Amino acid sequence: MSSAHKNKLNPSQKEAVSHPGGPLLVLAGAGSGKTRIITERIAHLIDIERVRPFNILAVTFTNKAAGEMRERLERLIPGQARNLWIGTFHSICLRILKREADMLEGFGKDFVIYDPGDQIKVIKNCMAELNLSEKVFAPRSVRAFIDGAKNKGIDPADGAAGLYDRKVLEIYEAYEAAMRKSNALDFGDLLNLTVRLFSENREALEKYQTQFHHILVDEYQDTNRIQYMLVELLSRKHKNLFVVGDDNQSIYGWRGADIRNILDFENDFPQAKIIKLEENYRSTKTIRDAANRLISKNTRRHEKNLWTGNVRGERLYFYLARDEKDEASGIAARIRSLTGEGYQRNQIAVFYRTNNQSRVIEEEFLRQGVPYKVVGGTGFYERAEIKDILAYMKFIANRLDEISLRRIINVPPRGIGKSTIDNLTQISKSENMPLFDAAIHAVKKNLLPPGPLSRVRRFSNMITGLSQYAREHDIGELLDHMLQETGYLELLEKEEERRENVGEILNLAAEFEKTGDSNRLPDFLDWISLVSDVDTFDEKTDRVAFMTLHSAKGLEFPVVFIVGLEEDLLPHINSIKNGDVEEERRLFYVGLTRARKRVFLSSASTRRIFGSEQSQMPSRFLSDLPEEAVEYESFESANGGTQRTSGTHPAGRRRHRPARSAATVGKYRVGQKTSHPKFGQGIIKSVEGSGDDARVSVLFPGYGVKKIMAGYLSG
DNA sequence: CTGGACAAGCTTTTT
DNA sequence: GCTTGTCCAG
Repeated sequence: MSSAHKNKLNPSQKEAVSHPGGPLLVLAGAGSGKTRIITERIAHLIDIERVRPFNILAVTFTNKAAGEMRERLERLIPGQARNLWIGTFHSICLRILKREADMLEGFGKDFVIYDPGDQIKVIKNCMAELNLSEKVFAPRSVRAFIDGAKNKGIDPADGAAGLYDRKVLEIYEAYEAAMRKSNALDFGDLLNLTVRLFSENREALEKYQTQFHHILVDEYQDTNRIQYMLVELLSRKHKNLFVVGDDNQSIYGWRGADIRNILDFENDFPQAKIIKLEENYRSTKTIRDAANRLISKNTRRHEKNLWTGNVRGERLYFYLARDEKDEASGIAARIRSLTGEGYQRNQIAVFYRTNNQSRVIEEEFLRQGVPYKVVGGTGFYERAEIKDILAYMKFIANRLDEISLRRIINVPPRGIGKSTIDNLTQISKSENMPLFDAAIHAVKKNLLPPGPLSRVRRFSNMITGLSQYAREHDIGELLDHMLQETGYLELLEKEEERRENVGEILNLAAEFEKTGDSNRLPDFLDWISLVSDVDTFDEKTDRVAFMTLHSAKGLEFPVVFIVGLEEDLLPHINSIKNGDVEEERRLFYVGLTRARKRVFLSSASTRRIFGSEQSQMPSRFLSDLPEEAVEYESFESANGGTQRTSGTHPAGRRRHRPARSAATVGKYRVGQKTSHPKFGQGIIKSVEGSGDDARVSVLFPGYGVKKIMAGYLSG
């Protein structure tokens, strides 16, 4: 069985899959079958080496990848995949922490997980307490500081120097104390507390070291310091660490991903072996060439030479749009013609740098009636009603959760306003008890005016009742009951859209129950805190997928659109300022290499940013692509230099008149590529005059439009 | 205590 | 341009 499908592997892949043991780094180029290698490796370990599934730990980057891996394994080695430990670093740490909760100092086993929004609220509360202005210490940057420290696994006091730092440190300490009081962990805590547990508790470490005979890590290029520490600790005993990654696809530097993890693997793990996978099975030659050329402009990287036996395929297409609306309608029109050619919509994806770019494109798709689905972003889990409902559930599960309590205590409005809450906060402080206990205490001892008192009593009785109910019923029943009891359903009466979102959460509950592992509230909460939108993304429904370039990692599509190829957007202005342009280039590389057959690029000449129109320069990355691999067109050339009226787009119009016949003057054709000794390669936007006296307007990526005498141009 | 009106600040990227 | 937070009248 196993040997039968191993035949389909190439020699390097085979070597990796049947690696005898010890540390192994598989340097796998884009589309070289990375995830497949891990799956086959696990199947090999179980089937041939007779390793028990329970003794294997596999770490993936998303829960979706984990689920898919489990499914594939279920097919390769039926009945054995269940006991494998597969998941993201976060979900695996959570699982360990829940099991070992007794050993956790300062937290109870029913702890909840706070998302970044909750974190910000905690920080704001702490700062108010410390009398620190949000002007001087932006809560967002404080959060970034806290996260950064946790990702690096360092004591935040280590880096502190000036007064500012000392104040931020004070906030940090207050934050940590508040989190303990609320019995809540943030994402960083999941990793840090696990590592701390292992460093401080020999027995616990021993237990997991013994259990995990084999540890496999996917997307190793995006692991950070704390994740490295975890893997290093756990693999010390058996030393069977199998990691797969591609330094060219490292795009999470801002989250503490440390490229040294992959570059220094051989030093960190003695006797480590390295295997390179350089055959790309995914893309056409043209796409692979373009991606190779692009990434070769980066300096810090392992040398790899990605090749493919696939066909050459069509050229990449670049469209210079007038503005972001023109860009959006160009995409929609193009997709309509692609579906006309026989492509399914779910074979197509649109990638962008920042989430807000999706809005304009969505509007245009709605107008043109092209079905789409936005994956990730400020999506489902950010919506107020979803947060409200989750806050109810979290609070029912953990009555120390102050952030959730504050969120729900007056939603829907039940007459418990600011002054009552202030009163309760006061009592909680003076009596040194959690906020909810203070509420119960206040009711018992008549510490509030009669009106508020009876309203607080009703609220606390309701919560007590719901907690009781939660213990005796499953998630679906609890949700129904809760919506009824809290009056939330009534609140939604008039609002169609919000009701639909609430309906969605019922679906999620059903999906969770389908996993069959549990129907308990705490398990549901754990699950939902760690599933992201990408995880529930279903590629089978016939809709175009919209997502950020970051979310696109690990996916592939026959047709890929990458939009907003502009200076300050891709590369993003902040990265340019920080000198991180190479990571931005890798991001573009990740986008390109998702594509199997076709790539469509675009940028807008002007774009609305913060409400005002800004002139945009085409991205410098455009000139990193091989000239012959790209077909260029601009909104001007597409319309013969005349004013465009709505509805005339290169894509929509193409079948009547191909782009080749765009306005031509002498040897210079609008839309054609040319180059200049100082500005490099550019695209011709318009031409005046003819012969060597012609004055040509050329758009140079990174420089903008320049008027040049024809004699200075070449190509 | 509630809800509406207005101002301010905002956009990288995510487990 | 949009969303979030703040202020004030009812």
